[in-house]
Amino acid sequence: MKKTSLNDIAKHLGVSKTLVSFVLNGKAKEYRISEEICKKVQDVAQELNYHPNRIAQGLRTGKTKTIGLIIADIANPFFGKLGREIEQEAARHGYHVIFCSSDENPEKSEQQIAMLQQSQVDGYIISPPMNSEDQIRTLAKRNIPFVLIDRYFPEIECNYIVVDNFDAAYKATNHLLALGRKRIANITLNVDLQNMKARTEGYKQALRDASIEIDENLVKILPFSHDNKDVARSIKELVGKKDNMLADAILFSTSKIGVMGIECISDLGLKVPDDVAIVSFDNADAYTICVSPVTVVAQPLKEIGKTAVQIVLNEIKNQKTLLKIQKITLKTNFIIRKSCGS
Amino acid sequence: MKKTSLNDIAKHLGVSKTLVSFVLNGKAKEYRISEEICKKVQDVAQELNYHPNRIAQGLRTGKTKTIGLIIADIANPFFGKLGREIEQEAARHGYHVIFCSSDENPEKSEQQIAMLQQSQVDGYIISPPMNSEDQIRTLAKRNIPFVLIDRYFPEIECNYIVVDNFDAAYKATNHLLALGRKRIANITLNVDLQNMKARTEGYKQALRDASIEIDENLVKILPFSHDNKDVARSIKELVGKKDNMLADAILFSTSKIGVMGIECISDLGLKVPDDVAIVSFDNADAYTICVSPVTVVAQPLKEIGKTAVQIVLNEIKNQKTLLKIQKITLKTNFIIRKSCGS
DNA sequence: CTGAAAGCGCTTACAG
DNA sequence: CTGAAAGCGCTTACAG
Repeated sequence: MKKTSLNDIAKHLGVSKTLVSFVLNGKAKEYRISEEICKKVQDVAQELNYHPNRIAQGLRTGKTKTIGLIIADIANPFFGKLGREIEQEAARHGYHVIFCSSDENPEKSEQQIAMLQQSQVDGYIISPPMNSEDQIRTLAKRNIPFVLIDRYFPEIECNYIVVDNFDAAYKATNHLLALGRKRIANITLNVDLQNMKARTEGYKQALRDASIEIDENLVKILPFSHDNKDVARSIKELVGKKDNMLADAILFSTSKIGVMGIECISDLGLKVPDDVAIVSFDNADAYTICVSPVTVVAQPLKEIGKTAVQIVLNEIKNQKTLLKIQKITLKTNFIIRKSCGS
Repeated sequence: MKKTSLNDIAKHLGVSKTLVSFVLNGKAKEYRISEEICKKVQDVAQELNYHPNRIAQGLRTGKTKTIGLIIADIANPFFGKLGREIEQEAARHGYHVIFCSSDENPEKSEQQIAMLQQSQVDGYIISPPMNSEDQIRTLAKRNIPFVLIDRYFPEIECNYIVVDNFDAAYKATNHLLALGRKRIANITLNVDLQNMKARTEGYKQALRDASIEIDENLVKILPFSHDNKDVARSIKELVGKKDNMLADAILFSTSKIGVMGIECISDLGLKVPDDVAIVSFDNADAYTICVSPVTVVAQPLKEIGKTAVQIVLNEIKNQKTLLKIQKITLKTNFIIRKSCGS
């Protein structure tokens, strides 16, 4: 059962496919095509179960109505939720999205961008891994529609939509200070990514503003591809000695670290928040049901996803005109639960 | 900066694009093209930064090298992880995947299938919502390559790859029985989906085999789009009366219910496993860090994803020949943690 | 108001 | 061994 084409309809009616194309694309009025013939075309289209071939349209018009999404890992709930918002907003505009997980690996993301280009995607939404500056610069130089999410490169002039990580970490740390915590630790990742660095900077600034000396022993930097053992070691160093704990609070820079960290803390027989208070970035599901529900910095995922799509689509539709570069920084949402005591 | 086409290379060298196409597609040997000219073509391709236009290839060959994935919700970690495996295996074979979240809504999935068809995807991996039998039948009738995952329709002859839900629930319930639980409840969803029904059936069979009468008051069926309140009501009915609890154990049929359920149990001031033992389907992250880490039925996501891709790709490559229908049922992995006591 | 024609970038019989 | 040509299914100037 072959799919029906424009030509099939045209032949069926003895008219040209130009005509058929016009009416099916809603240009009947514009070309003042008689209502009668209009109706006929539509009826036959329905009867023959006609569906336009997007690939052919894509080849002809140069627009495939699909956007490429490159994130670290779709299995990570943070990106999963973000992906969902992006998919939804894209669908609202008739766009498809192709997902690619880069694992924060620049070689992978480079290859993925190349593949997506071959597939002629109209634009990109990218959460760029570290050391991918060149790839991003190339996109910008070629005037390809794209927007960065979650992180950006300050030195590259391009669209991005991120969150005020500095401010969020600053407030989170202050929250801990206000509740009387003195030795606040931060566990973060060894990645040269602006968002992670801003979190640690905000944390440090809050301490400085409270006239607390920064103790680098309290800042644990894990390798990017960390596992339970890495987290366990840091936790042990920070709160392992029951009678002489280095830290009385921990700010986790990601929920992946946080979830593992809480498991380790509980393995040590420690209580949250009594022994150690906790704040984490990202509102993971796990945080609502763990022993002591965790106070978190939640990101406005819906807004990030929706805005990201709108920015690329706008770029796509106005590719010839030079649009104003969009640099958007959203506020986070601080959700207080029980992990910091009161 | 326009992209370079086959024609550009051909002109550049004063040869035909047929030739260029042959060498770039590795058919040089087959057509005994001189090594010298071969080399030249490759050099120029590189120099001009040539990348084949997949859309054009797709139009010509009828194959787009992309597969459509329809699941309930990519933000749900279960599907996120599955999606990741699928993406990975597809990429290994040079295929892209377009994700669509159906929200278990058959109208949505129908529309998504239609959209994907317009985009000429080569095949589908689908986790079909209830009442989508007709859509699946239509695909089968049209001989379109696809495979069902997570659930299937027993009355439809087609490829699927699922898990032995009956067996898993049977064993989980037996585990609870062996630990001395007498009044085991099951909280599931009001969906006419084979996987959910099999879970409750396995649970009931285990009780029957232990000569325990089935008490329908212990089987709670939530509306599909359940929220915290629905779960809370069920939990309250089951274990709300401290001195006269209906249930002493709960089998959660999904981790989404389970995560909410554990939160409710803890809100009631109850202890797991002392007051109530718990087993849940799906190994959610949250389950490792909650008060009492949860014993779960884990699904072999890697194998499901990988096999699903292999089945569709095989169908795609042999679309004219009638392949044997693949009906695959995988075993689950029972992970014992602390939520059932010992 | 309507149609013939070109062309998007490729692949692939066909001919020599 | 190599090239001219057709055609995948569409859109869109152009002509009348």
